[in-house]
Amino acid sequence: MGIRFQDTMAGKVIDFEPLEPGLVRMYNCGPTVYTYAHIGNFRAFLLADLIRRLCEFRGLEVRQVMNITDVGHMTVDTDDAGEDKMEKAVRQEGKSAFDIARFYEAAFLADLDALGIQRAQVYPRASDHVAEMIELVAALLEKGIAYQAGDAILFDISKYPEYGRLSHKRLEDLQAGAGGRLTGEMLDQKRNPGDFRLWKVDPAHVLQWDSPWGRGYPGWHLECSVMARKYLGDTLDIHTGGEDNIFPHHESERAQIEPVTGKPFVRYWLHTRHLMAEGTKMSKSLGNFYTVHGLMEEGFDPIAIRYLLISTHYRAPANFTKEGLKGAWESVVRIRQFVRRMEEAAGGPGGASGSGAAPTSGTAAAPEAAAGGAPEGSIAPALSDFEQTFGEAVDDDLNMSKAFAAVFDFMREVNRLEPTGGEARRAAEAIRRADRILGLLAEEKAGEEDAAIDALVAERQAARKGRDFARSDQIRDELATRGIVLEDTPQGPRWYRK
RNA sequence: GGCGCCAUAGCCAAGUGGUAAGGCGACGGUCUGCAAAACCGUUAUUCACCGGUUCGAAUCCGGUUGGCGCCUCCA
Repeated sequence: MGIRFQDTMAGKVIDFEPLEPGLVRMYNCGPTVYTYAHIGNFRAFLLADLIRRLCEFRGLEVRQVMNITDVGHMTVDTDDAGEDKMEKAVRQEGKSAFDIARFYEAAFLADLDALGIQRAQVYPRASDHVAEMIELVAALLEKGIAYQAGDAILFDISKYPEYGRLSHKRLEDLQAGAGGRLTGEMLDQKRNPGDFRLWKVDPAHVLQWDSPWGRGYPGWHLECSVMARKYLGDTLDIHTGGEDNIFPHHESERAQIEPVTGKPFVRYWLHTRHLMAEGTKMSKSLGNFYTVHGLMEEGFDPIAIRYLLISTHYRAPANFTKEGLKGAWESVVRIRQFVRRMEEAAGGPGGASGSGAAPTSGTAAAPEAAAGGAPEGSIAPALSDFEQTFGEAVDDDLNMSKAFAAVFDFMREVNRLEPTGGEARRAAEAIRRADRILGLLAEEKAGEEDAAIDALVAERQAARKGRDFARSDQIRDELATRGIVLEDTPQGPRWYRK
């Protein structure tokens, strides 16, 4: 069948074919770096990651660009309406806009890594592309699509008949100012209520650049149009963002670039549904506003966040809870445990190529000759079932719930068969292949205290042999408090970090 | 005021006309010195509510309730 995505413009799931066979050009709306991104933001970035991983899983090369919005010009919602977010951050933190942007950009990249999100090739900063934005504005003015009004250059949406097609809005139906983000003066300047700013002359702004129209700052939508074109060309295959970006942001991106290139800007638009927390909208005042680093400080593993966020379909409203996060972690552990056990049963991780983590567990990997192994070929039916179901699920607009169900079904089947040797290796490799999309398995790093742990485990074995179970349980409990899980298997004790 | 989405077990969540996937949790069992892991079994006669269409509805239609998004610089 091949990959299918729900395209916002088409309003339905359609077959995905990149413009240039074998190469996917993808642009993702990235973070605004005036504060920490919250986990809802990362839902969108995880969608981008899943798309990237799926395309690569299917053998496509992906060129991926994600912007860093550091120009400001985002107003704060509700009470501070009208105040520029960067200005607010500057005022509150007493640092320069530049320092703040760089700080949160670094925090953002660290969060990406923590969540196992593969890095895009380029993270262009809006502030580095103001010259290109000015060029685009000049081109639009020249074509008569933009006009000057007071201290602003505005885009005239009446010159772009497609305006509204992406968001499926009829402009006549829109109520000017209903979003509460437009002031009366702004509306008065405009020929149409929907006209949006391309440049604002404001020499007092925290971030400002020279332009032919005066010192000021660029309109928000410009950066994506300009940077996408610069790094990926006139036509993108995929453009992603949160559902709130559909209108007006993405609608405007199309409007301002297509008349200049004369080509379709984006072939497939994908948007994530917003994430809720504890049953309602995330908000700082409700105390249900979560960040990756904040949850990590509470002791949660970021991969649990990844699991939780990707296991719900990206177009369905998802509800984040701490309880869900704990459950997500248990699921991750189950998958990791499976791979670890299979690789041990196989006599070590995937051969000389070293497909991944060497189990740190000390002691006795079972020799291949161990009794009770499933006969050669016995996992084959479960394996082909799994590859089939998993592949179909991810191809189908990233149906991750179904994909995970396939993973768990497969693991249960295989666990029942208790394979060893090559059979166990094939089972582990199947999950590792799936993990190229899931991104849940971790490289296990050998800890410095491994030798000490081995010594304690050996001491415990001795105690057990002498039927000193009090001492043996004491050692196990002690290890548990250090995050070490100890299991006694028929092949001897094994331990690992949880 | 306009446009749109969602509601499935204690929790998370698939399924969009053919008789309720999967995970977490809980309970019982096998295994174990005891555990852990793993496996087996139980945990929704029912899919927010009320009507309708149909041989058949969680799935389609109408209405109600609740939640969410956008309406022109919030993923």
